[in-house]
Amino acid sequence: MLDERKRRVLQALTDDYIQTAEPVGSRNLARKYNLGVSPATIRNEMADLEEEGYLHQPHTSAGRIPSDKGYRYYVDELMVRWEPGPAERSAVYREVVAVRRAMEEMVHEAARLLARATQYASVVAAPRLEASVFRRLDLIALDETRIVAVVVADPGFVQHRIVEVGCPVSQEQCDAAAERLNRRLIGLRYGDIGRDLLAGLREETGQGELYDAVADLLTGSLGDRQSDKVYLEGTLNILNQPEFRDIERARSLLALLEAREILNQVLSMAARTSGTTVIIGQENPVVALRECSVVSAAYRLGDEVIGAIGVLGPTRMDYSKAVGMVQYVADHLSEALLGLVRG
Amino acid sequence: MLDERKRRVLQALTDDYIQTAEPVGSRNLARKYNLGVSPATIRNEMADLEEEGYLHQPHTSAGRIPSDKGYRYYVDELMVRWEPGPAERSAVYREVVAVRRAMEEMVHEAARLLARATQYASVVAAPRLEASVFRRLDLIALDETRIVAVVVADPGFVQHRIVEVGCPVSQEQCDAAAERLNRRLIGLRYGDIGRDLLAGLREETGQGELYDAVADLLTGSLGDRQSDKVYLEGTLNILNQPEFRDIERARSLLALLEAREILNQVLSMAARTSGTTVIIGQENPVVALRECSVVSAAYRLGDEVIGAIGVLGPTRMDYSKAVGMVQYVADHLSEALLGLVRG
DNA sequence: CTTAGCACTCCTCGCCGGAGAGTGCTAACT
DNA sequence: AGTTAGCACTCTCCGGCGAGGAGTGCTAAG
Repeated sequence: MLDERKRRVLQALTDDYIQTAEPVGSRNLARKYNLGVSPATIRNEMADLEEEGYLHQPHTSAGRIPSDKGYRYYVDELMVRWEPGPAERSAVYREVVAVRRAMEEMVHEAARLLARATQYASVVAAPRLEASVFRRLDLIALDETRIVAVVVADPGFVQHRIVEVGCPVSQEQCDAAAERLNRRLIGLRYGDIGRDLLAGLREETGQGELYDAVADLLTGSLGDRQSDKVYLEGTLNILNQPEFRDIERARSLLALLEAREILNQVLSMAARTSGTTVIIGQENPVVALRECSVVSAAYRLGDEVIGAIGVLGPTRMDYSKAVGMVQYVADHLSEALLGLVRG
Repeated sequence: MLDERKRRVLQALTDDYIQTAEPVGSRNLARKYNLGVSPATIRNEMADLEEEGYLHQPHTSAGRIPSDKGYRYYVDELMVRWEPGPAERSAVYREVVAVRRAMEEMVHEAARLLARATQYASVVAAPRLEASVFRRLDLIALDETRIVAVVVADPGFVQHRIVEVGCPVSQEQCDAAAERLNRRLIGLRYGDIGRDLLAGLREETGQGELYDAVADLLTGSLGDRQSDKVYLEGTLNILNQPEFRDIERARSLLALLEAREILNQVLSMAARTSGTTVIIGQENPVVALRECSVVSAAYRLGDEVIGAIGVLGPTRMDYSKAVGMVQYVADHLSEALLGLVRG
């Protein structure tokens, strides 16, 4: 579609704009990148590229900046993907792979690392549990009407909740109930523990109240409650971006990031795709994110996708580094999570 | 020290500045607050107040604004403390008192409420556990070398951690160890579980590795690890304050708030005082907070102070409302926590 | 002691013009 | 036919300037 020289011009211009955040002029381009032609020729090419929608000018007689379409072409066809160097590799190993604690903790660390490495904000959808294997349930009577339910699942996942039950329950009753539930549930994948199985268990015994509470915990932990959970790290990084020097923009974006459901929606797109997903500006379903781009990738437990991790920054983002880093972290996170299961 | 009219001028001026964020002139003051004297008289009073350090002018021929000393006098002597209305009272009840779940959750909710009600950022030191009563420990073998330790303490506190042990441990060994520890520890106040007691227990049995891990968990949860924990809510609110319209200031403050240890240091001052502590601008030990004020109060479990809760905003803060609200929330939080223990 | 009047200060804001960057067009060159 | 130098033109950015406005301090009168 674009001839070789146009491609080179678009690439150089995009690289330059990503770096400087200033509209790029023909003269500058000719000087910094040896394209082998004069500024005048570049001007002609740039005019063509603008005509075709890859570039636009903030105003006449300013340099040009890539449009969303230009970024898209850049990401798909032009950019040279950045590869993590020894520093990044060892950081990922040290801070994510070697953690070997709770699954959520590892994911959280991955987000932190990503934010630090890219200097954008990182967003992570917490791991879904369908693929996790139920390991054990403990019920601990806290006082007459409240019990603590502790659920342990296989790749380092522990969850506890205090539940209020209607009628007084003794520790013995708790133990008995937990015992019974454990017998039936241990070894099952979370995804296979349906409401009907739990309903059946409820019928078997008289402890209705208690079972209901536990059933809620079990299904709740893999239902919307859990999957809405989004970690955010490095939100302050976006204040360093010149496009958010205007406080109003910064505030509205930061406020948006507080609404986790929206982010989850964006991340869920990554979860449906293999490899790294790049959403550029206008492509974003969320209107308020139309000036941002999101680079994300799914992470897996074995073959199953259980979450997504990514970074969010201005459309003028270092896509090369973002894609490279996100991909690398997602891959190694997946690997590390699988390592947890295998012991 | 100040005669009645000076007091009234200072009060009116401070009230006005808190509301408008603009330097206050004599004419304005005379018009809005019926002080019964002319602008010229007020000018004279203001000149005196400036002389004595209660006010200062950003530049000649601007209005005046309170100095830190002025705010201090205002807080100590002049302001009429705001009282929560039905809306605030019911919100506190609904969102804090009625939660009755985990202690930390209630504290966290209190922080959120405080941020929303005051429109400043709220900071909370997580509850210390000295006064909590050890209830039960569970050890669950996750795989050969990792176990999950779950600790339950009395006013709704549950904590779990995955610990790596050097040698393989079976579930039976875990149960036995937990059993033994429980026998000795149940009913003890956290504060009374010392390293020496744990060391003694360690000697009694062979399971050294396991005990060490658990001992770490127990002491760690009340040591620095836990007490450094500070919740922050509503940090974005400060972007609404005109004093942080400058992005650089906003960023540096937000960055500072990420450093939790510093906040903890500030909050710990409140924990040593009864009632509400107000730290105004320069009084703050943390240099970067010299343009901010912190209003905070301790919250208790029974008689023991276990944490502090407060709000952070610009020195031009609505002290009246901040103090009123912080005090009210702290009191009711304390009450609610005690309610948890009593069942 | 209070207050009206007044001159003075200093900030804010809009306007203007020059400097600079970049473009598009035209005409000449290869 | 494609490339390039030259040039006029456009538009932003920025500093200077002056009017407008808010507020003060001083003085003198009530």
